[in-house]
Amino acid sequence: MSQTVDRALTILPLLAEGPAGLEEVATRLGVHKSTALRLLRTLCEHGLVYRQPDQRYRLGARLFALAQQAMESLDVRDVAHPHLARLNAETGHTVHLAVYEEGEVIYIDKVDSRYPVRMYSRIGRPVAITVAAVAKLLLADLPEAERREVARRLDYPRYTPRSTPDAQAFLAELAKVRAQGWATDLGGHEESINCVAAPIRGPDGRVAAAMSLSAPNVVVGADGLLALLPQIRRTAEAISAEYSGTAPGGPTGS
Amino acid sequence: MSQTVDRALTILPLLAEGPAGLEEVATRLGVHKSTALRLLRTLCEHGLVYRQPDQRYRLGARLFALAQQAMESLDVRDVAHPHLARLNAETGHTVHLAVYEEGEVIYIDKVDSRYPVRMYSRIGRPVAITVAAVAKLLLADLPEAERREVARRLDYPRYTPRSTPDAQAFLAELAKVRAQGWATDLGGHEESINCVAAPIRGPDGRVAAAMSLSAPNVVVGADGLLALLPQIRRTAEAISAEYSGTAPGGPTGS
DNA sequence: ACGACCATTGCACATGCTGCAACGCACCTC
DNA sequence: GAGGTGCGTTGCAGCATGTGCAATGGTCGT
Repeated sequence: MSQTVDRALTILPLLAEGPAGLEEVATRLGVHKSTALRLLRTLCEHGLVYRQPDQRYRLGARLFALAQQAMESLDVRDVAHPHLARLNAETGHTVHLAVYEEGEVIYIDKVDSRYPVRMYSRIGRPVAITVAAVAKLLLADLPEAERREVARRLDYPRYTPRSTPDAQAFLAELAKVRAQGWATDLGGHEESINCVAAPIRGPDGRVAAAMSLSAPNVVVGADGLLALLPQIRRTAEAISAEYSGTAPGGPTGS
Repeated sequence: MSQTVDRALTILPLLAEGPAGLEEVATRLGVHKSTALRLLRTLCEHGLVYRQPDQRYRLGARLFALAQQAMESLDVRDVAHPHLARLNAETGHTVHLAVYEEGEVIYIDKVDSRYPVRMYSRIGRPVAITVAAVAKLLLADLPEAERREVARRLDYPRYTPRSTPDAQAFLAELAKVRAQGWATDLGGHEESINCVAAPIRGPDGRVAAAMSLSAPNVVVGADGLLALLPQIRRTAEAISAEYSGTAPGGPTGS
C-alpha cells in the first residue's frame, strides 16, 4: 500500500540471500540508484541493514535482536519449554515446537538430542511444510477453505520417495491427522529420520502450536518412536492445559 | 533519510515490546491513524508484522526467518560451531560465540552446558556489553577513537557489586584485555557466574568474533574455569586459523 | 437497542520522494 | 603517472505519493 516502504522492505529478503552492492540492489528493485541509496541508508540507521567495510550491504544485527524479542514474547514458548526439556531428558531425542502463521510454519523452540546426530532444523527457520509432522497438525486445524487454499498454493518438493507428492495427497493426510489428533513424518523429509507430533491447543480449543519428537533410524526405528506417542501426547496435553488456563489479556497464539 | 520508511521501521521496536492496537501505534509514532494504518498494512504484507485475530499487531514470522537466514550467512558461525561443540563436549560448560556491530554485541551461537543450570543468554540477544567477557574482547579491538566514543555512550548498570562502574574503569579494563589477549567476567553480570573468553581473528588480523566458556560457581570456581584458559585459547586459535584461511570473496565479518 | 470506541475509507493538499545528470573517488590499465 | 572505468554520492526540479481530516462502518458493552 505504501510504495516507499514496500520498496524498502523488498530489500530485506533480497539481502538475506547474501551481501549486495548499491547498484545490484537498485537494479533488482527496479529503481534508480539514488532511490535505493536513500532506502538503504534509512534501513542502516535502524540497524536492520549493515554496511560492510567493503561498502556492500547485508542484514544487520538489530534484526536478530528484534526477532529474538518477538520470539520471547510468544507466551506458548515460555509455557512449553520446561515440558519440552523434560521430554527430551526422558527420551533423549530432539524435541521441536512450531507455530503457523500466514502460510508458513516456523520452529520457535528446540531441545537437541543427546545423541551425536545433528538435524539441520533451527529455531526461526521455516519448516518443510508439506512433510513435517508439526506442519500437518497446524494446517489440519485451519478452517476448510483456508486449508484448501494453502494446500493449493504450496510446492510439493520430493525430498524423498515418501514425501507428500501433491495437494490431493496432502489434504487427505491432513484429514487423517485431524481425525486422529496426532501426526507423523516417516522419512518424508530425510530418508532416515522419523518424527511424531502432537498438537498444543489454546484457550479457544484451536491448535496454537505443535510439538514433535524426532529421531534417526539408527537410534530408534519408526516403531520405537511411535511407542513414545502416549508420552508425547501427555506432554502436549499438559502444555495445552497450562497454556489454556493461564491465557492472559490477548492471545498471542497461532 | 526517508521519512516514510523511517516511520515504518520505528514501528518494529515498538511492537517488539508487545502487541499494540492501531491507535496506540499512531500515537506513539506521532502520526495520524490513517497513516499508521497504511504503514502497518505494508509491514503486514511483507510478513514482518502479523495482525492477530483481536486486530492488534505484533511482530511476524518472516522476521524470524529473515534473522535466521542472516545469521546463517555469517560464515564465522559455520566455521566456529564444530569447535565450540567440541569444547563443550570436553568441558561440559556453556560456550558462547558473539560478534560486534554498530554499538551492540550479539550472541550468534551457543552450546548449552550439560549441567542443569540455565543461563539467561540466548542466540540473537544483545549481550550485557559493559561486563561480558566477549564484549570486552570485541570492543578492545576497536580503533582508539571509536572505542572511547562507544565507552562514553554506554550505560553502566550495576548488575552486581563487581560490574564495571563507569567509562573510565571500562576503558582501563579494555586496555588490559587488549594487552593480554583474553578476557574474563567474574561475577560482573550474575553474582555466581564466571566467564572466560578468547578472540577469533579474521584474515585481516582484526577481532571478528569472540567466544567464551561460562560456568556457575556451584559447578566450578573462578580458578577452575581459569585453568581451562589454555584450552579455550587453543580452540579460538583453531577457529581463527580456519576462518582466516578459508575467507572467501567478501568479508562477512564483524 | 443505544452509545462509545476503534478501525477504516475517500479525498484535497502539499510534502517528500523520485529520477536525472553531474561530481567525486578509488582502482586498474597502459 | 596519466587516462579510463566502475561505483557510490549529491543537488535539484517536477510531480507522484504520502499525509491528515472528516465522515463511515463495525463491534462490544451496557
